[in-house]
Amino acid sequence: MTLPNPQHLHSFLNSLNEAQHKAVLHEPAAPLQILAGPGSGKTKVLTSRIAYLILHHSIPASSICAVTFTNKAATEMQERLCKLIGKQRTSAVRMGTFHALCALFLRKFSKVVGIEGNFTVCDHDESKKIIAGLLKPYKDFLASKDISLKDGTVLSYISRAKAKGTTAKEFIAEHKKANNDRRSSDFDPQDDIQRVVGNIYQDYEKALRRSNSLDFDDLLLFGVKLFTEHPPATSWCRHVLVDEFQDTNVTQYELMRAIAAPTKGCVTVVGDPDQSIYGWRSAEVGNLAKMRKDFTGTEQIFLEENYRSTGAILKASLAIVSQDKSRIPKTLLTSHPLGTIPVLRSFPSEQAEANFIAVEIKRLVASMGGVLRWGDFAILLRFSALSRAIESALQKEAIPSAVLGGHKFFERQEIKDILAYLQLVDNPSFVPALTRAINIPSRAIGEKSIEALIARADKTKMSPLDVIERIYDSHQPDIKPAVKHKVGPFVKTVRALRKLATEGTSPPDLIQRLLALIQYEDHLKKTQPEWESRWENVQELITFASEVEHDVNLVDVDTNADPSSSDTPLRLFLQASMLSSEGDNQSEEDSKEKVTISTCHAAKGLEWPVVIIPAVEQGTFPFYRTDDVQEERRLLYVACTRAQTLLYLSHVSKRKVGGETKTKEISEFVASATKEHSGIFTLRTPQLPPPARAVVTRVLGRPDAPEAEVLRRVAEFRKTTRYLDSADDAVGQSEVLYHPALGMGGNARPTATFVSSSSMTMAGASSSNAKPPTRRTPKFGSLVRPASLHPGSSSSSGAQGQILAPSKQNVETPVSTLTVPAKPFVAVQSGVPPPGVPPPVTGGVKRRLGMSGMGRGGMGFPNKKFKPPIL
DNA sequence: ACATCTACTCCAATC
DNA sequence: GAGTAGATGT
Repeated sequence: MTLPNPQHLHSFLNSLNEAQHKAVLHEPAAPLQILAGPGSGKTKVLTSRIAYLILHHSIPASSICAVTFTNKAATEMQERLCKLIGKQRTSAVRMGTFHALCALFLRKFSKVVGIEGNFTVCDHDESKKIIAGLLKPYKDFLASKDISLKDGTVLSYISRAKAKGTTAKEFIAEHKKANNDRRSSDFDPQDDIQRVVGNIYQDYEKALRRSNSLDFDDLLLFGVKLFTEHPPATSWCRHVLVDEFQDTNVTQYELMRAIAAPTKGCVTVVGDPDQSIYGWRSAEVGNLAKMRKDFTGTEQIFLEENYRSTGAILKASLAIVSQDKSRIPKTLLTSHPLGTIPVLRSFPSEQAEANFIAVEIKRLVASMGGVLRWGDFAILLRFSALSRAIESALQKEAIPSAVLGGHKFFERQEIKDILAYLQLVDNPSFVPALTRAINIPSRAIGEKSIEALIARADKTKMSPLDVIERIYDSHQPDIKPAVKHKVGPFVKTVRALRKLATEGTSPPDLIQRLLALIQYEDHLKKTQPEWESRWENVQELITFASEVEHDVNLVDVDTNADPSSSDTPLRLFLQASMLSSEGDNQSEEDSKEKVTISTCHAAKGLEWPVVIIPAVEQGTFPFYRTDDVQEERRLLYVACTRAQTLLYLSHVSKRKVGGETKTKEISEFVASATKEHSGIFTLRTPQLPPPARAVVTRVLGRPDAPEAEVLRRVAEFRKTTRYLDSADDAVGQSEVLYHPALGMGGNARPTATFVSSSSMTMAGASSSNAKPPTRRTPKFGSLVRPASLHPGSSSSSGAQGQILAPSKQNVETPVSTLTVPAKPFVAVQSGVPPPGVPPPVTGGVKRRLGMSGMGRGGMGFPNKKFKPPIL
């Protein structure tokens, strides 16, 4: 291993741009906000700054605290830091999510805040179940007032209160006050709801404490309490760094302040207000301003140089986000070429849209000669339900795809079944685990019996598990629907596991024993149609358990705390399970072979060479029920800025929403952006002749494909994909073109539609070798983003947009060209040969992409005449 | 207590 | 067009 040395330090400092350099070298004691636009290298700056603090300022790694929101971000930071300062020092840095950090210290100092060290982390499902129980007594009352209040709704009210640091008492008091301030004569269903929620909040807290359990919000709240009230818990700290600061909620901000207290202002945060898309999850962008007030002398450094995307993509993205007039003006520079103008298209139906996407992906792969693979494409959606039409279109075209996100590994029932037993072994008070495990496998112990058990436990101040064990041992009378004999195998199982755990049996072995004891495989076979994959998941849990064990030995850090702290391997495994949101591990190789379908939210922080955003329509984007339109706009901005070289937006005129077909209009975000900055989008699908291909390969840092390969693939594509003119289009679909003059794309002109021969021949037949999309989470490696140059240019004069409809016997993609900046263009369908070569590519100059540079004329627009495209 | 049917809802999702 | 809470039946 190469040890970091001064030489090394200089070489990584040299690779930084000016702003990055300034941020890394910024005086440690002066509070710093790094406002980092998309693709501006914020992780690089963060890790470099940590390295610099350690290597140059000689701050011990173990007194640096780096906090992230996700495990993924934490892992990435760890990996990158490792390359700078080596494994040893990296592992000494206190790095992790807010929750993991709190959990770590709460285990050590549990008594200080009045909890037990073996507390269990309660996840949303379990919280919901607790709340469902507490909600029952109110059912009649709510029904009488005709109010429907679901457990999830109550939980989100409570969670929102906790995210702000509002206790149950305060919540109730606030509501009373608000109520008094109002004329009492109004009846407001909100009153009743607030009152019920207040009461449940109080009971919910009690239930958690009785279960010796903390929910996710509690981890932070108890963390704040610990760090503010108990100096030894923070005395180690000399610098705090927070990633994605715009996503912090009030409690997380307080947490940061508490941990940073002994540092006297040695705080570095990184964030981007433009990428704040989690307001609905209690994130407070206002924390940026708050920090500047609380930490006097906070300085701001802007990272505005983008290393990810082409100029044209950034221009369109900025045009969208800058429509928010209340936004802090910021810009983005790129050293990349202008590249291909983002495409904006309209379609008559979601099927037509989906069809276009599928065929266009195929066409791009072909015309890039294989430089782009399936894994280079992402389809980003406002919400996952929109994926239906797209998934089936991709399937028809035999394009493999994977949905990013989906159900999470640790939320699967087979995983929770196993964890419940182990949680019970570690923490006998944890009621949610008891109520689940007691009937796995089914032991015919019903709701009534469990209720009676819990009631008895409350009365006798014992844990429900104690009560069950005592009944089983005949130390206590049985309850009515005789439970004693039914509970036998359960008690025996728990006792056996408990014994094994105290003897130091490792978590993987514990799970193996448990599976045998309850014959879990048989249970799955009996109850689950998909028992095989569920059983695989159980095996994966065992693997995970063995990895945690491994990690722990490496990562264990000294915290100046009681060394006899009770972190057993089992406890560490359980905690890792609860605090990890990791999806299924899909191999990186695998994800390269699949088109990614994801929500825009889940795409944050990721990047793809080609990004396609369908359903950019009013009601969908912005979503009709949003309470912050600007946040929706930023979400679209985030989605657009994921694209490295090609970007597509599309909308339809009619879409089925919940069984009903609704007329749709183009999103106001795009309509207003195109009105103000014409030329940021084109109807013309990119033709990718050698110069355009060169831009793509340069931005991606990949070698270009040989021309022969391109020709071969294009010919292949033509063979398999047929293009039909709408005149003889049996399917009756036709494209609708976006019309900037109308603003809303309703200009339906019969033009062309894609129908691939494969989809025609395969419709109904099962000859497709496309597998149904997997609902599994692929892992994404970070992509390279080398710099290259040359902005394209051109302005357009009032020419007409044209559409190319290729000759019928030939395979062709329709090409439409939009060349009118401010004036309406006319989209014509014809048999005219395709115009269209991308804008000239010039090189070498760094280009400012602020909106200031984009006058009426609209730059970067293809000028009237084009050479025939490659395809 | 469990199986089956019906009616209703339907945004995003970190830890 | 699916997932599920709730009601009903066995």
